[in-house]
Amino acid sequence: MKADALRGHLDPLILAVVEHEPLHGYAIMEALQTRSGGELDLPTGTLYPALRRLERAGYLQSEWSTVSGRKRRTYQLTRAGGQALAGERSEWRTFSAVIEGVLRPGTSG
Amino acid sequence: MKADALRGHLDPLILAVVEHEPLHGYAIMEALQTRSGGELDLPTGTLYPALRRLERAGYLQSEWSTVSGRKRRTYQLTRAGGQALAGERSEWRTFSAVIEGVLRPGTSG
DNA sequence: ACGCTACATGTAGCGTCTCTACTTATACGC
DNA sequence: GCGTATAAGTAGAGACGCTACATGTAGCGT
Repeated sequence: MKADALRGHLDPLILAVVEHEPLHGYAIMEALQTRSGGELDLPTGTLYPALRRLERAGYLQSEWSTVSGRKRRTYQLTRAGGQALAGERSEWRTFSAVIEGVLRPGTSG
Repeated sequence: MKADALRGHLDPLILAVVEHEPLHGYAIMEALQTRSGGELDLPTGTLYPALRRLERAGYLQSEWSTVSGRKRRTYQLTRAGGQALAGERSEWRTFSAVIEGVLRPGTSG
């Protein structure tokens, strides 16, 4: 999968994995990998800045903790983040319908 | 629909609309608008550079003509462009499956 | 003790691509 | 003449994912 394809679609993915339970960065990385069947392997230089961005936007809220000697920053979805996620899901449906409508062969249109 | 969402997905759309018949830039714009149900309204500053790029990549081939006093540059899909389109369609399926797999609610993964 | 892998977080700078805004030019109806 | 549709293009800005680099702990094998 091309790297650029993700552009503009990363945010909802991150919000979705922390929807049901707060997770720290590394765990988010693993969750995305698992849920995508191994397709998604985000470099740290992509994930961590994205998390900061989402927190600045008010969609995530973070808290430091130490687990077995390692520092973790755990991210939790805020109310605004939940609304954003809902909006993103809706936008995704529109977007994918548009792409599929155009990509589908057939001169009808 | 967010503007950035299109990033990295524009090429297959353009290739798809010229798949069955050569079209000039303006007609491609209209075709995309029609096929997307009005969702896609590409600014010329997006479309024309994209067409040049796709031609440089060898996926499109252009030819000038004059129709009722107006100059047109008509783009045609090349063999390489057809292969690229096939690849892009396949990548789209992968990509959309990934997004939907992650976006779909459910703590199972 | 030493090296390796997994865990864990982060920054700096690059490159690419879409967008906004602007430019040029013809045809046609009023 | 003026406005709108048709037709093609460039310049510059902004956003964001990527590569590469930097830092540090825990645990395992030898």
